[in-house]
Amino acid sequence: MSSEARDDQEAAEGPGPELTNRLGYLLKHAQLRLAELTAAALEPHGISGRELAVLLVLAGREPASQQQAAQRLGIDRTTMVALLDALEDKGLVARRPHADDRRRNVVELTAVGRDTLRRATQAGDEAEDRFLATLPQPAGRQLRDALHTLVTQPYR
Amino acid sequence: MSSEARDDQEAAEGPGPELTNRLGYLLKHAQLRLAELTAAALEPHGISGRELAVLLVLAGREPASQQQAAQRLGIDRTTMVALLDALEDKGLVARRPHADDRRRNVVELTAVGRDTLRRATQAGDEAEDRFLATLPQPAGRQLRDALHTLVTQPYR
DNA sequence: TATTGTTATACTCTATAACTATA
DNA sequence: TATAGTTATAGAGTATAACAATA
Repeated sequence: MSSEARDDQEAAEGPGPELTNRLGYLLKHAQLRLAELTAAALEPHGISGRELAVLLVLAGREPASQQQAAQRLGIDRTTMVALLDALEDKGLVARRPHADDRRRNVVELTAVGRDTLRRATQAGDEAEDRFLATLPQPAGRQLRDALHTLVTQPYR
Repeated sequence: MSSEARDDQEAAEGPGPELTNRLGYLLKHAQLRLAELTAAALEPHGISGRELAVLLVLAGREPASQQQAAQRLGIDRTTMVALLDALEDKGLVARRPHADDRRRNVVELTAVGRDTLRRATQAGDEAEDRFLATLPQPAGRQLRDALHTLVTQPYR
């Protein structure tokens, strides 16, 4: 390696303030970092962060259709199909026809699904805690509250 | 529409607390919302949020190579190629061979590029302000600070 | 041999359009 | 006609592998 190359190593570090002061950059990379931590924490339980979200929605209030579950998650119904296929293959959810409208599928958690949900939720919570661990005391709570306000607002 | 359908409309609203209390969901959807606002604000200037980020990196400290610029952005050098192709087609940047190492491209902003950067940065800032507008006074600043702390930490 | 820019390729996530069965 | 689930397809955004030029 020449001295040229050493100069490059020094100069090639990370992003400067022109990026790290922009909210869009911060949100994107905070999300990426937490997603990595969460994926690692969920891996022993055999599900992804997106699949955990699906299980959470199904457990919250039993949806009367796949489409309803998709709406609660903010994804398209066609995306929900593949997610449920994977969860059904893993034995975590089961589809059955709606009693009054046979076009619909009611989706339920299996016993294994409920157990996985419980363990995976705890693993995810621990990943969140580790992610926030370096923030001073009230800041983690404040971050969550601020994001909640921003996200749950009606569309502008 | 039957009363069945009306029931569905009521039940199909949004995500419940099982999702909106999870940090991963909040970060992802906050990022999505701001990205939408930013894209709309930048559209009159003919660039995307990612392209604005490239212009910001190029303007910050002139990179000695495309690869260096990519590292500052946290993307792959192969991704940078396509981004620069688009910006060069729009006449916002220019590539020229590095004086001492002809494998490299030095990438500069054109006069039009600098002008676009200035206007687009302001439009992006305004989008950020609108995004944060509904937060009480210190919360926007605190949000930015907390994210900055989380994102600029060395890898755990 | 190693590195830079480039191309080809593939993988993930997502949405749109069209099909089917039901309503 | 309209809706739910499904399939095929396509478009971002991203990365890996391999190549030519250069070091």
